Formats: sequence, structure tokens, C-alpha cells
Amino acid sequence: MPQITDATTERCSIARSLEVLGHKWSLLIVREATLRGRSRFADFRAALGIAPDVLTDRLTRLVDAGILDRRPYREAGERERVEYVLTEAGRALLPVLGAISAWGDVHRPSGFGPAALYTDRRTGEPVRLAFVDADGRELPADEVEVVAGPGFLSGD
Amino acid sequence: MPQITDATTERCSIARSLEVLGHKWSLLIVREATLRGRSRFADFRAALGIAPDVLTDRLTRLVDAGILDRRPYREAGERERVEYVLTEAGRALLPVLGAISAWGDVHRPSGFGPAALYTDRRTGEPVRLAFVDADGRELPADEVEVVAGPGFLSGD
DNA sequence: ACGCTGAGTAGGAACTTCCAACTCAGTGGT
DNA sequence: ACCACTGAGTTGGAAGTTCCTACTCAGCGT
Repeated sequence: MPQITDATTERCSIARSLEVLGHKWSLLIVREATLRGRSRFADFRAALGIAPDVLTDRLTRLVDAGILDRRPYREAGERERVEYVLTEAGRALLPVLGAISAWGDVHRPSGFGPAALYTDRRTGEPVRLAFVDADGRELPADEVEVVAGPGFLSGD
Repeated sequence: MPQITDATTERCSIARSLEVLGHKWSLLIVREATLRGRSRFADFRAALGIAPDVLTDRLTRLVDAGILDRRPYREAGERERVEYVLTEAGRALLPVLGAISAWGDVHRPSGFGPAALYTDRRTGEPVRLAFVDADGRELPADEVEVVAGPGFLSGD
């Protein structure tokens, strides 16, 4: 998204996030890294069927945005190559993937069941995304109100 | 995103969701509708600075996807016009906006503070998105494990 | 009849994406 | 030393999108 952020929207964290995440393929690359643990150029290419020049561009942007870390690796008897692993910021996108995936499961069902299952690492019990109050108590979504914060500024 | 869903990805609800949400401007339109209550062509146009032909296309897709409802309205002494209001599925995108916005506030700070504030409609207390278990108890994000579900199928 | 307003269409330039073929560097085999 | 192989890209041109500006079109009020 070339200049999605202009004077009126640059303060909005949604717009700024979409600047990097909103490009075609970006979130799918993050999905592959998160759900499948992929990290290599050829793996992303094969899994997504993305054109190599576009993949180069997306990986570069994700690295620049601090979502992926470009790091060298060496497989036994191979020369050094590079791979792209999720940073802390990249792993922090899990709720974004979770929210999109939960919405899609309900509102654009595939008939094959959910795409991703979120579970408690220790108990194996399913978990889901929800709004909680300061004490960590769940709140029904329709009791949540959104108001524009100081960072939101769009002509009006 | 023309054919982001091919044989290997069509079962994935993330890919299917991005087919409609991943287009440039789509989520920003939803943001305007959700946070600012906008519903009219000219309002979206002015707020986002989007080209009218692209806006027409996005609104049409959002309507087709069941996120917006195209409905006639009539202002006093004006002729009938159309507006686009969020459907139930559209309002259900709140967690998606919340997740993106929370990520952006932390990982792409603007220096102006958060873009959106989520509060309990009744108490006015701030709320946030979190993973919860079946009983609605919060779970730290790093204790959540994601595994591909039946709907996830991508070459591997 | 005339101008105003909101919701769009039209035309062409600029930019992105797609596709297929090609490069480039090190490694292992001979 | 030479050759084939492999992963990570580049390159060039066609196809598809987005941008920008100007224009249309329908009904209302005057």
C-alpha cells in the first residue's frame, strides 16, 4: 500500500499496521511462519504459490517492519543460506491471525472445519479470543464499545 | 486479491477472509464504519481519500461478502440515496480491528497514543483482547499453541 | 428551467503482480 | 579441475489494479 498513510491517517495504528500487513501475501506469509513453522524462501514459495519477485519484496518489508528476522543458517554439507524467522513482534501477530481465522470460520465457512485450532499449551484445552476487562474476566462482544483514541484522526 | 485461493489454500479461513478483507482499503472502510459510524459514499471518500471507482468496487465486495448492507435512506427534502451499514458479520469484525490496532499500538507506535479505545459499554472501564479458556479465564498469549485444523491445507 | 448535491462512471497514466526463464554461489561427486 | 545440483534470488515483458481528474445522472428546491 503505497501511500495509505497520509496526513489524516498516519496517526492511526490500524492504517500503519495495514501498511505492512495489508499487502497481498503478507499475512499469508506470517500464517505459514506461525502455523507451519516455515522460514525458507523455497518453502514459502511452494506453500503459497507466490511469484519469487513478490516474495522477495514481502520478506524484505516484513524484515524491515521487524516481523521477521533474516538469519543465516547452514545445513550439513550445504553452503550458508538465509531463512526468515518470526521475531517477538511477529509472534505477537497471533491474535490477529486468530481473530481473522475465527471470523472466517463463522462468516465464510469452508465446510471443512476451522483452519486453525488454538489450545492451551499445557492442558491442550481449546482457547479462544475474547474481550476481557482489567481483571481478565470475559465480556460479551456486544457489550464492548469502541471509541476513537488520541491516535485516531481522520477527517471529521 | 484475484486468485489468492487456489487448490491448496481454499480451505483456509484466513485465506478466504483475506480474499475480501485483504484488499487495500477494505479494512479501512470497515474501520470508518465501526469507529466513526460512517455509512455514506461521500463520507468514506472524504475520510479516506480513496478514489471513487475503487470505493465503488470495495463497497460492492463488502456488500457481496455480507459485511455491509446496502440500504436506501432519505434525508428531509432530499431524494432517496443509498448508504452502507454494517451487518452482524461486519460488526463481528471488531476483534479483527482490535487485534490489529493493539498490535500496531505496541509494535508500530505513532507517538500519539492508541488509535482506538475499547471499553465496557456499561462501566466505561477499558477492555482488551485476550485468549481465554472454555470458562472465560484469561491465558497468557505465550501459553497458547496454534495447530493447523481440518480447514488448513497448504502444500506440505 | 436551473443549479445543487450525493453517488457514481470513464479514460488514461502509473504502479503491482504474474509468469517463465535465467543467474549466481557454494558443495558434493567424479 | 570440472560438472551437475540446489536454494535464493533477478530480469523482462504481459496482465491486472489503482490513482487521478473530469464528467454524468437523478431528483430536489427555487
